[in-house]
Amino acid sequence: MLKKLDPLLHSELRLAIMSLLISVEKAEFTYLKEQTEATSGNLSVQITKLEDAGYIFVKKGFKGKIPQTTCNITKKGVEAFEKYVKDLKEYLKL
Amino acid sequence: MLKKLDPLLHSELRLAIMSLLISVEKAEFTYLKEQTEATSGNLSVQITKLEDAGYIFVKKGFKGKIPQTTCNITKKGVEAFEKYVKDLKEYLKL
DNA sequence: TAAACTAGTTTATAATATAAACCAAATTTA
DNA sequence: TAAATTTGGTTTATATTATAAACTAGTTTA
Repeated sequence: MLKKLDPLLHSELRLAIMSLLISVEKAEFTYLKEQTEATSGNLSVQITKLEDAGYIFVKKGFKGKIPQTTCNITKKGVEAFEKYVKDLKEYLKL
Repeated sequence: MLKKLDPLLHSELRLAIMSLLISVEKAEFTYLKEQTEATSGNLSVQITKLEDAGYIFVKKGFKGKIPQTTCNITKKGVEAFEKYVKDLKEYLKL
């Protein structure tokens, strides 16, 4: 039967975040916001969910005097993403 | 930027239904239920949504004395599914 | 003829996503 | 230098969506 898709990744915005993070070393909140065109609130919530799941690591610091949130994907996150893609291919018969 | 994924297809059960229907001429409600392992209620609701969108055609008849619901994907449905797959590939960089 | 089964639909509830409102600090501008 | 604006977010409220539970209508079986 069809595999159960990871519900944490089967969300448009979270998938976009993970997809962006998988190909870079790290990315800033503002960069993710620009790329995804999400609102800050939505982005903040989804980042927290991915962080809680251990899929990404979030570091809060400052760029000069301005707060700066930086994210990077974890090993667990990469594995989850790859599994999601694999499972999805079964659905789509790719 | 990333394409907006068709929200009607970006649902696990609806995607499974469409994926099953795309490779067959038609399928019965019971077959879809077996394959997706969904509850009747959930399946019924999602079929109606796909029908309302014009992605599938639903025919209600009888097999002997027992009611039988048969579904088949429409041209519009095939197109939407193919577009979804294409858009998704951008996310996943496939 | 009562219980259990088939094939669903409707409705209520839970989960999720999203938007709006808010906050603190820094910066610009009048 | 005080007020307004911007930056970089978080929190909270609301809308949307998914799911499960309850129900309907008829059939088969014991």
